[in-house]
Amino acid sequence: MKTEITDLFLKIIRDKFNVDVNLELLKSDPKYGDFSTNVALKLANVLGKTPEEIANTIILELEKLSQNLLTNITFSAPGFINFKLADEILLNDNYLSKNNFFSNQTIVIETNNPNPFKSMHVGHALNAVIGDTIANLLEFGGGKVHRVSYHGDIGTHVGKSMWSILKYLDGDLDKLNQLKPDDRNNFMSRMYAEGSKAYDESEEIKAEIIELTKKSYKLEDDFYYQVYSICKKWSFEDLDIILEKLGSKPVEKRYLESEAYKIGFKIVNENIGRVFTKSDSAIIFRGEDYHLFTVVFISSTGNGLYAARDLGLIKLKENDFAPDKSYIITDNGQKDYFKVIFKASELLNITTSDETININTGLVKLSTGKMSSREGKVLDINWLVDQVSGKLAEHNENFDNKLIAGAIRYQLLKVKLGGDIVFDIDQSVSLQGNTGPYLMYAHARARSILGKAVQTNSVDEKVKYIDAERGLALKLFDYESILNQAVAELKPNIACNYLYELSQEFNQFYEHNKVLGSERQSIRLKLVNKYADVLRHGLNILGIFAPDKM
RNA sequence: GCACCCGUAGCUCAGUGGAUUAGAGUGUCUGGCUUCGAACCAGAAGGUCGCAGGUUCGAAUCCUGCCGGGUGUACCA
Repeated sequence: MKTEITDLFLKIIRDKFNVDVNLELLKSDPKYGDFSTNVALKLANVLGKTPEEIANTIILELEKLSQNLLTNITFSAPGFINFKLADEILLNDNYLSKNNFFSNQTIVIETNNPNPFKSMHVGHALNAVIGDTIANLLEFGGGKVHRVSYHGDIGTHVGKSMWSILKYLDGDLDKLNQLKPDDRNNFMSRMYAEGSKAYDESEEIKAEIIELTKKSYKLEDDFYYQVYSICKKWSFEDLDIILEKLGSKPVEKRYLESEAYKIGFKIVNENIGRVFTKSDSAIIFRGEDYHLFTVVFISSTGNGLYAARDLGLIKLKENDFAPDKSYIITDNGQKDYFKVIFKASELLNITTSDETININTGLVKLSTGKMSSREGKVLDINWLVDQVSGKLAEHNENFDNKLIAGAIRYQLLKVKLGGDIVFDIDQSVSLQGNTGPYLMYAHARARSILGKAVQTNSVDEKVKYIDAERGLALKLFDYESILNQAVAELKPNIACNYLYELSQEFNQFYEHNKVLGSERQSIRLKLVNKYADVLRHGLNILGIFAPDKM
């Protein structure tokens, strides 16, 4: 509906002044009206007229053409046009209409990428939650979305873990089978930390780990292979469990670094002298030619490095889905690196220049200091889940697991995409204020009212909102344009902020205005119903369940 | 060195060209449950929007310089 109003303004401006402008309707201070626009100020220079002159011309036309849907159309200095919306619009608008920023596009997006042989920490969860939510936004925008994941099943981290695990087993595979399923995650994370520490402290062990790392590429040793396979399987089983707990949708396809390695290695070797060059017996891509930097794809020892694998992965996704857009979510530190990879991919004609997109997240930091998985100083996601569970249990013994997901997801999504997240433990498990549970609670309250309401007659068309109702109705009216913005910019926090403000608006209304048994019951029920639907819709896009009770 | 990001209330953050008086949460202080669900609501206190210029009718927001912090920059992933 907001789009229609904007279009009306633009039509008038085109007819009267014969120009096109960017026009936005801004929420204005209630004393001026519901919305305002500064378009007269913008046009003043272009047209060589005073803002007031222009505004008055527009206002005259608006009064003629808006069919009483816009009311209280006024001018205010230095050049704003203010207006209110007729209550009919607020009563009857459909706030849930889809947008189509990505319609008819095939999209591949990596929605998680934790490595096996290491435990999943909050940083991985941030990546996964953002990936999953962006995928939801892309779907809402009409895209044909394929969720995939990518995991490092080869390399030094595997060598480190395998060193500790093999030492622990001491040749006895049964020791693995004796571990309880619940202890596996903890075990794996301990093994990694141990191997990592030993790697740094002893040259001798470092050499052993390098050997074990090489074995992860070949998997020729039978005992090694058995241990490796079991632990890798455990890692992915744990990953599936935790991702489900976080409310993320499953991936369609899981890519492994071992596959990407082969194809990437091949592509690089086939294009030496064209896209890649040899330098000091390494094979590199000269990014400097494109205002980037040089990245080594194959080391001087002939090993296909991370860059070659990323390239291989892009090729694999291309073969499988032939996407129009391909999204990769990484932390900010990899921003420039991926520009190089994408450039190489483009020069190889694997992808087009506007196809690959790297969305950057910030880092998750502990308020007590930087996280480091090498030092074992990480916030394990399972630990965080336990903490949140404990906090929820203080309120209610029978809480739903989806509440945990809602609390954690919202915490990770509410800040600006790309900013670092400082994790204060107390704050991160808080259930009050601007949190997931606040929104979920506000939904449950609304549904509770609706559940108790007896069937009512439809609302009289001529009925008008009173101020208290109108505030909530006006906030609901914003939903469509907020969602448009969140999808267009792929920024979940825009939706978070809005839903929080909306729920605040509802809670205020709820505290001060009786719904059931009120003489205004029918119009208020309609309003509460709209509110609950919008909130549920918005929460679902964030991957958060909207409970009817909690 | 070069490139990119950041600096807003004690703390964690929204706001990135529009409204006399810059907003939330949290923390501190105060009030509200025999009343649709108090994981809530109402109120108080708390800010030279890092600093200095500039552009503009209008700047936390854009430009320039400076200060402070972070990240990246050839064989780790």
